[in-house]
Amino acid sequence: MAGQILSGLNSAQRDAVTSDADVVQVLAPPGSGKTKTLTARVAYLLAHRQLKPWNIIVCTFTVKAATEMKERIRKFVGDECAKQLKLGTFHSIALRYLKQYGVHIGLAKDFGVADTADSKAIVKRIIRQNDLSIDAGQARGRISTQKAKGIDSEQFARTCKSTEQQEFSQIYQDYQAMLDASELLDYDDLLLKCCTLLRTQRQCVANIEALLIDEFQDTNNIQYQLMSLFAQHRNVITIVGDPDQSIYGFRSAEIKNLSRMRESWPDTLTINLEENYRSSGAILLAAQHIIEQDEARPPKKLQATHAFGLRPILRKLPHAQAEAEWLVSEVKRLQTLTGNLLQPSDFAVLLRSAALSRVMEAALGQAGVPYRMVGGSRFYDRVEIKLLLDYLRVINTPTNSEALARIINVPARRVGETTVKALVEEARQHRTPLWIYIKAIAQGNRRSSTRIHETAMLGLRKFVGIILGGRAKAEANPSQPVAVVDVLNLVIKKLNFEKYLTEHYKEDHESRWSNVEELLAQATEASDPARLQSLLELSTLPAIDGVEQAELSTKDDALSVFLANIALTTTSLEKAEADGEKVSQLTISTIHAAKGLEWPVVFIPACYDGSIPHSRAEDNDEERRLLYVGMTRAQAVLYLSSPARNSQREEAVQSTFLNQPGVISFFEEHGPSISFAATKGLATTLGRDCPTQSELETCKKILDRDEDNYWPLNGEAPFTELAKADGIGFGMQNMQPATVFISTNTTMQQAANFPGAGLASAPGFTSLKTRFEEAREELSLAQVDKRAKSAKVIEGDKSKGRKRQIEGQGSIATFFGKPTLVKQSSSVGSLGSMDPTDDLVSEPLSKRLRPPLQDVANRGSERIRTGQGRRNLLQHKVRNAPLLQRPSTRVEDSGAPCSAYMFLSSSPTRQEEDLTAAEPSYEVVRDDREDAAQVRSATTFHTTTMQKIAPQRKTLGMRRSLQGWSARGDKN
DNA sequence: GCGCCCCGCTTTTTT
DNA sequence: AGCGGGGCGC
Repeated sequence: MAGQILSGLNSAQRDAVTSDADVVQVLAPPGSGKTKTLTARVAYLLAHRQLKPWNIIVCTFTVKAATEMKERIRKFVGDECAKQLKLGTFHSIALRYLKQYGVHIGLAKDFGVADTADSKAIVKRIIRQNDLSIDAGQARGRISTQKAKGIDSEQFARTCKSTEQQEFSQIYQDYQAMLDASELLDYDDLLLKCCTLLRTQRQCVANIEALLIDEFQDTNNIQYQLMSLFAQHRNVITIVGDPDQSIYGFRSAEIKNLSRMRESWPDTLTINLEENYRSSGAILLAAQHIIEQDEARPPKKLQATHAFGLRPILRKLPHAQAEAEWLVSEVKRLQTLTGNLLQPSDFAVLLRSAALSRVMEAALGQAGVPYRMVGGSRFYDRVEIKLLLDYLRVINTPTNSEALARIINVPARRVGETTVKALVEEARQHRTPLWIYIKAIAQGNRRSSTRIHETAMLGLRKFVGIILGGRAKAEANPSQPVAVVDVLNLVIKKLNFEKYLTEHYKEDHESRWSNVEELLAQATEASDPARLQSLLELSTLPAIDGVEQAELSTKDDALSVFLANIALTTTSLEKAEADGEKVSQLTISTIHAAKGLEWPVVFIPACYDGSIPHSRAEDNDEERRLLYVGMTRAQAVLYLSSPARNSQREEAVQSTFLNQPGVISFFEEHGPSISFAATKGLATTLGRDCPTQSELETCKKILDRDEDNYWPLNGEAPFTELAKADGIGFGMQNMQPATVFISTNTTMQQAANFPGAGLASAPGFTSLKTRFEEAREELSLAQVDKRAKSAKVIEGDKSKGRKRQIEGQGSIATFFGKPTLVKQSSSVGSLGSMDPTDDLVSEPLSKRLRPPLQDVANRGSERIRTGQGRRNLLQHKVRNAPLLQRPSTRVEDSGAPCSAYMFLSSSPTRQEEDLTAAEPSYEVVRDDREDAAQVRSATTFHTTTMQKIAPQRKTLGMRRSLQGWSARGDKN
């Protein structure tokens, strides 16, 4: 057994795992086998100290970490045993104790959990009511900070002096009063109340034999207290952590808890892990260099175990859009040139803030690279889901006035803002929960002091009826567990919810409805008694003499438990993968959410001042650590990049962390050349089989650019890009590139079936932006030629060489000479008419052309955050998309030489089967003169795309070669 | 007075 | 993608 547990551990890890010390600190830098050590320690404690799993608590910080930890422990000790451990986030473990024993400290039995939105709403209302000028978000943050320190509203009120503090104190007190009245605990309360519980009812944790904590550097004061309390009987504690990876200071994490712990338990054994098993030497060296800029930090050893490998890349790009395009091209280049040594799932894009993902998603969606977005908004935050959950919450706890106020007029019942406001205010004055008050009014037992319209009264009655109906359902059969689904179904029926969605969200009601279906599925699952049991793991919390457990049966608390857990659950990652498609997907994530994870190739875009370090960050050292955390996620290839202008077109300066003298020597200026040797190196670092040299040669032929040499290294725009900045003012800077298909009537060469074709977008697809750039280029050439001064002139110029060239290239010249982009009626985004020959300057294109970002971005991709209904959702979306409509405007034939017209449609084209294909959302319609403007069905189009496109690809190559770029298209 | 719709503005990180 | 404000219609 010991052999099994210890196999594959180095000596430091072994020491940590087998130590006889009761209190062990393992300081584990990135990639040093932190989780491995912790899981092995759990297994060791079980096997060698004969501890019982239900007497062990394992705490993590994020849901994801908990999931992963559980998975790894399961592999070690088996399913049965792993299940019995008390393993979860601090918050979820606290919730379990509170649900079980909370009544002993005066908590309501079915208290709810206030999520961020609830807290925010409460604070906002208090501020409005008291006519204060404090920012709601800030006030909420301050409340949270105080709570994290363990200071409650009364304590704070006693100590505060200045009027400003008193003002805040008032908000804090009102806020707390509001939570109490609504029987809600916010996130911080979960921890605070649990501390109170364990302090007053010590027996609750009398059984706890060992406590293990992951990512200890992220604990805040209250979590530290909680740790002490969990372990108060035996004081057996193992923690792992790394001060360099402390990135939750904003949540009041205190690095000094590490030293505090050594003071509290003087016998603490500290073990340093120093070998990194994750990253190549070059990456590690660069990361070390960055983190060492922090001079206050104690020097630390970190030994690479891998070869030096490829140096990381620090790339400059002209703007955010270009950065995204470049990133995508590098993904494709690496994937193709390494002969599929790398899958999309081997790539990660790590961002300082989730909002930065938009540009990335657009570019990836564009290129048909499947991706998933981790973090960002959660499934349960979607409006339609929140709405239903609010109904459930009110049915479960009608005193929850917050939720009540939100749903009272949704769907609209003619109970308007003014009426609601009045009711809320009156209820407040009467010191009555809103629910009691409106129920009395609706039932005619009370008169409102303000007049309520007849219609409003009707609506109110209807609403009260629904809630009462729901409650009746929930209590229908006292001997049976509440079927959460039944209640949910009732609400959906009473609200006529499907119809409501259809009417209210014309565009995407399908997807919203499928989210509802997803929620129903989850409710069904939660209604299963066995499942419910495991949700709380009731069986593992011991009945203890002297502490009477709350009569927590599965009977009447199913709903309450379901709701409380939802508040603590981000969308379940494991589930998404379990039911999942085996489509390999690139990961987009915030750096925070990426902690603890690793990928062969990591991109960290937007490395500019204001993003990282973030403009609103208070602690630059923490921002630096954040960059360090991001960098150390990479195993073999690491790209950092910064645009000269951010997505708002503001000037952006490369991050100070990267601007320091000396930093540059750790980086390359552009993506690596992928030689056979380089590929072999990657394969070794990743422990994978390397493709043969001849395979790689074949792959190389596929790309028309096998080096990262399109964008100039100095961060300026390439010639084609510069053209647009010369005063013509295309205004495309903000434009998301749209894929445009150019069809010609030439036949094709091979294209589609090279390895990796699935990932690489169909060759020849080029961005609309590029199209325009090339159009611009054409224009400037024409000007130099003195052949033409404007589009019109070119159009009229049918002379010789020029003409031939035009014919050879077909669409561009045609496009330019006789641009015929015709507006389609749109179901997704608005798409303005776009005719480059008419007034180019009058209105920025970004205004006129807005591609259906969402749709393009989602194609072939899923976002984890959309929950498990995604697949259906996509299918719905595509299947029910309106068919491409005929252009409302006929193409006018000016008589210019042309071989193709382009049509843009912002509607997703209908396609029945192939969801993964990167099919166009824009379509070109060929014009064979006889049959102009014939709209081809998308399905047909799709199958012919490849053939139609290939020659165009060659054309592109030629065009580029004009400027001296290598162009594979020319060589064949 | 009330409700609905459109537009423009802003967006750190997590439980 | 949400929120507040303004405009408009009932």
